[in-house]
Amino acid sequence: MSSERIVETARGLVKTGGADALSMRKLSAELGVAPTAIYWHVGDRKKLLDAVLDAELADLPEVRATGATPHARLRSVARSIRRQVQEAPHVQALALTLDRSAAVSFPGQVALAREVTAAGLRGEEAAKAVRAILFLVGGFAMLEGSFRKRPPGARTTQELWAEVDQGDIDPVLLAAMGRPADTDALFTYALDHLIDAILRRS
Amino acid sequence: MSSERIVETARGLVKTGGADALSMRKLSAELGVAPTAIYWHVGDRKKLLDAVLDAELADLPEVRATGATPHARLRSVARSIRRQVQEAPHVQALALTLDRSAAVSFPGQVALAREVTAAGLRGEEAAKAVRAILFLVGGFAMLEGSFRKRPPGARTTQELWAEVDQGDIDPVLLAAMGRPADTDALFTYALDHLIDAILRRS
DNA sequence: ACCTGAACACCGTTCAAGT
DNA sequence: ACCTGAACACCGTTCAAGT
Repeated sequence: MSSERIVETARGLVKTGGADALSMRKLSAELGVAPTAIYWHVGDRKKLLDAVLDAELADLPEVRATGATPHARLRSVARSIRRQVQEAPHVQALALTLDRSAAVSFPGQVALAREVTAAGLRGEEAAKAVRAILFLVGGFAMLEGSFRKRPPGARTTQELWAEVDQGDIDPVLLAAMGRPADTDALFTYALDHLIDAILRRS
Repeated sequence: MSSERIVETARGLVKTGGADALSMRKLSAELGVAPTAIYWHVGDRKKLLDAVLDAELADLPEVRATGATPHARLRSVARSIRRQVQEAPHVQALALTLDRSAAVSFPGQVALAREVTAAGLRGEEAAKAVRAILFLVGGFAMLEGSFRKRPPGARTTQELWAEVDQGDIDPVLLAAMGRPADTDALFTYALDHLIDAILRRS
């Protein structure tokens, strides 16, 4: 028994079934040990989940900027953050339940700060730019995940749109809302316009 | 005992302590009844939480557009949605745990669809506009809530920024990141630029 | 139709006792 | 130092039994 083995086994449970799937008793059974042994090594459930998140964060790839122009470099950082979130949604979900979302986003914030500095922005204006991009990326990531899920048996958004019958909404728009959104294209669209607006000011 | 009384009492528990605070046993004690009586009236815990969310949604104020120009009207709808989320964060949190975020955002989507139609947008382009604004608003709302919270004892983002010592980041920017963000100003900034970009295309 | 009580299968956590 | 066992205070849910 080592705290490393406990955390690694806990990681597996969290990865497959989320934080809810991590019970001290199930984990201890998987480790072949009494539930109380975990408390000696890593402490209570909250401490264990924090350790799981720490281990997960250490394995996350670095946020890297590529490209020559300021626009391209900011774009690449934003996409890099987005990719990270998409590839490890359980990390994001865990950070959310532990109220550690801000801390998790920190490396991305630093990378953005470096690039807006390189783009020539300074002070408050630069801070605004960093945060606007961060909120766009983070917001997209969170919404995308929660919008995709729907409870079994519930009406899809498609079905809801099919029932809308209002003369003041374009019928082609209605039909388009009924189809699933291309969130990647949507993200690029919103991001490019935001970066344009930011760089136009500098 | 009526299902109305059960749901209303459950609403109180959820409003103060979130979905976690709603236990069938605590609720039944508050109602002065055996835990199993709840099952007869409203079904299991998931059904009860769904009923709580439905009751909450019914009490939400309508999304209304004001203003004369397309820009002003889109802006007012976005702000209206944002205000709704800010004033009833527990509703949003509940929708998230029940995977019903998409359904909850539906009235806002319809209001946005009406306004982009009035602004002259049609078809796919209009759908893109609706979704981009919706994601901006929703993303801000979700991130704002989760960024404000931090686990007791954890370092603040301010403290993290104070430790950053990299020559390629503007020092005034570093200091600005250490201060709390004015999310309202940030939201207006990002929203206005997005609406500008959307209307420029039509 | 409506409610209770007993029961089952779970939880997290503490703490004295063992080696 | 490290682990177990018993115990406590909780859960959600089912189901036969009552009125």
